[in-house]
Amino acid sequence: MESIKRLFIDPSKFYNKNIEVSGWIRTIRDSKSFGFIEINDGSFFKNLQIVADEKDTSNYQEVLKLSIGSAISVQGILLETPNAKQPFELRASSITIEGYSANDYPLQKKKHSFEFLRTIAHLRPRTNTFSAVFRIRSVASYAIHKFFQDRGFVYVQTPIITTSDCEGAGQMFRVTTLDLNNVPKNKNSTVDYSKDFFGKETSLTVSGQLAGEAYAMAFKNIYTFGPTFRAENSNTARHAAEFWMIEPEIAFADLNDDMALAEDMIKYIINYVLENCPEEMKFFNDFIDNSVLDRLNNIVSSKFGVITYTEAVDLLKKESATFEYPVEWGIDLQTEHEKYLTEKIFKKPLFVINYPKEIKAFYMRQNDDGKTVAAMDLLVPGVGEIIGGSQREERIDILEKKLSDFDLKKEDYWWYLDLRKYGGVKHCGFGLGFERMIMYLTGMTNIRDVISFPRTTKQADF
RNA sequence: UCCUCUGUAGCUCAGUCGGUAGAGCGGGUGGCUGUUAACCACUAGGUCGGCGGUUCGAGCCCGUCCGGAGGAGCCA
Repeated sequence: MESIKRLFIDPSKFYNKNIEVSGWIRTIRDSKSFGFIEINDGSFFKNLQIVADEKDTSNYQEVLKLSIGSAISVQGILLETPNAKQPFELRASSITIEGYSANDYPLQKKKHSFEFLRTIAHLRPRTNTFSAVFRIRSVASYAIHKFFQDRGFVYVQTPIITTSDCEGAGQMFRVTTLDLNNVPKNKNSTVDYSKDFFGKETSLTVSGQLAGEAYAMAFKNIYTFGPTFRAENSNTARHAAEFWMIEPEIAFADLNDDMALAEDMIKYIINYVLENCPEEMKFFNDFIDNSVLDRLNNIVSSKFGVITYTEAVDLLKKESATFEYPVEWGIDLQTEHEKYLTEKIFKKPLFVINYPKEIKAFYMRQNDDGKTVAAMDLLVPGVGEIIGGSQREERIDILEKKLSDFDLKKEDYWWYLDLRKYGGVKHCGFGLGFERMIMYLTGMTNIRDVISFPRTTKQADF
């Protein structure tokens, strides 16, 4: 049994030889005594064309009637076809029907809207686009592991179930085994979580960062790569309730080291995908976004921009007429501002650093000016914020003050404070939204189309 | 959550001024000796998102609910 990928990688090895392949029918055309069947076995982006002839194939009449989606195994001889669209084809000597597909198979030999394909998420991986998206998703995952492992980073699996609101990054999904129709109550009619599975309130993680910091204080350089959950009622093309995030954490390092790591990582992933998925990338460039290859090639060869929040505000103020929302120091940049910076002014990935402390998380390291924190957001054209990171506050007295400024209880963060107490060093990290990276790589514009079975507001089918 | 758009055959869509439902693709049947989203002929296929209202009459107008998309906020 050969994979179609091996045929395409080195066809001369197989020419004029008898081979067997299996796959699913993508398209089938027939005439009276011969027909063409294209199959795809999932190993490669391209299809293999089978030629079936009444003379050679005993079950020809039955094979002809197969509809798209049916599975077959084919034995035959691989022939070069220098004058045809495809480089070679398999002349069948025998065809075994492995699985019939009913004639109401919803995928046709034409373009379907992504909206429709989302309603058949169990079948859409059989289309060209999703075949390419999910192969790139797989290759990019491997590239990320390889990038960090080659640099000696330790891969840490942080918990998915977490206690209370200690992670401070948005609405959380509650985890409970309590009977929601009969919730145990305390005397003051609040929920009695001591009766719950863990004996306290628990949620799904919104970030592995705090746990990651603990491991960075032991292994120096670590990364996490796992699922993340946000219960925000977001309804956009770039938000999902369940998504994957990569969160490196590096010790003895400052914000410049953090940005250098982020830039190296992004470029490594892009290079790896360009090298290992050329067919898929050509497809995206031809059919999804015809600037994607230029954009990616441009990025790997250029230095990312860096601008402070204060500089960005000054720059945007000069262009204030073009914006719906006014720019003012102290308020967060709007999406239109971020887009303007990365798409119009810099035209490449751009780090915005040193934000006002009031609009960023409590754990971010306070700068000497007393007004800003060592935070960085990486903005990229077309997708927006792809990375958010910071240097972490390692000075225990300042961190304790920040907790009280943010109305957070010291007791809830006792172990986090311990990390500063026992050999705490300067350290930093960031979170890369994996799906946003895939969107950036492929030119796909909706996060629902880069997740196998997406979970978003009001949507958890399949 | 807010704003805008949208919902007609399995899919992609058209449907004029309010007058009783259309095309292409897909499916079925037949034809065709080199196709590439093959081609040709015939054919079946509809609770026009749901409910209510206006009207002699509603796919079309009004109200409301539901679904989908885009934008905003939040963020990765």
